[in-house]
Amino acid sequence: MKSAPGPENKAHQPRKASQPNEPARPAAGLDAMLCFAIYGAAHAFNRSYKPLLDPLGLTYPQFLVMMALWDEDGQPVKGIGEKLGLDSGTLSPLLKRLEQSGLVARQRDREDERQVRITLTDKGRELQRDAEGVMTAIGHAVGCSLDEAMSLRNELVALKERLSSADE
Amino acid sequence: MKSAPGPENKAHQPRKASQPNEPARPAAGLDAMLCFAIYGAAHAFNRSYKPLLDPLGLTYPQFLVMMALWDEDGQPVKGIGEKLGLDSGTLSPLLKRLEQSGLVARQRDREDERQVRITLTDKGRELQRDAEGVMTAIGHAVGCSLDEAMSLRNELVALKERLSSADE
DNA sequence: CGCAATTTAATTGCGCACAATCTAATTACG
DNA sequence: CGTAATTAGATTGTGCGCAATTAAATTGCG
Repeated sequence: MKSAPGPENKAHQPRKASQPNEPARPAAGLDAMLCFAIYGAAHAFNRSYKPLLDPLGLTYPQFLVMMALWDEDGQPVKGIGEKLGLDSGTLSPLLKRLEQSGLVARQRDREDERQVRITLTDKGRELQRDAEGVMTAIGHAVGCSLDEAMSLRNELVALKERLSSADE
Repeated sequence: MKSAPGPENKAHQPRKASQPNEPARPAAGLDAMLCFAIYGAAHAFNRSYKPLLDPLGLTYPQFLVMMALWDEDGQPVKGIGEKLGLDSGTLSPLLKRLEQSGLVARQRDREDERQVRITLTDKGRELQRDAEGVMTAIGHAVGCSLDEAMSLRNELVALKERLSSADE
């Protein structure tokens, strides 16, 4: 996808057109570009991760879940959901598949039976070692310095926060 | 989602741990953070767009397709796909639904019957007016200046390009 | 204590994204 | 010209993400 996408072209054109509320339009058009840039970058990351995660038998969202569990084993579905911004509609089947792959186990919490705790199996823990190569390769594919990546990351996190609070 | 997600915590921990290949690990860890920040921001945009697009009867991907068509009406499926980075597996059913909504028409190209050209209906063209309010509202929700949004957009487009070329 | 309200995870339904495959049309080449 | 190779879009299959709903468990309140 080397050509500028439609939304971006659209954003530049309002500047040339004579519009009644011109101050509002350029800002809105630019925002369309930003959201589309994020859309495109997110898909690009998915495509970059796929060949690396295929040998591990993981999809990218499953990889994120595994990372959350490597960080904190045994947390309930709700905890994983809060960390990843996903609800149980997404997580339930995803976790089921991870269980079927033998990477995690799902157990009802004894003290609160509404909760289902997700624990890593031995196989699931050992997979963390293979995952290191994945992140190294992605690090190279990103193609910028650590500081630049960090700066961009911080801006995106701030943007996400602003979008989320604007919903309220 | 106010707490730091697992991948981000994971990224900070390798710095404290004594690892044999420490120069590679922080970069890879940080990249995990960056990809997750994009994942989160993309979802946040989806959530921000939904209440605005629901009254128009559009989903966010459909909205992007409409924007591409408002910019250039009558292009073939392949052209839309190139602009949005989507293949016919995604676009075919999506365009069918837009056709069923009466917003577009799909016609076989007379000169090359493999191609299907997508044209806006009157209803589809008029919808552009309603879409202006959507982009204004999103512009406010983004919550930063035009220059900042432009700068962030440029970095993301560059990142996407680098990721895409690393695949080759 | 009893019951309404809330919480948690699972399920249903729908649209999206992509790999693989298929069908028909077009192009390229001997 | 005939045929292999390629192209374009549709289809099949799978996993993801979310709204709405459901069932069971827990909490809150009178």
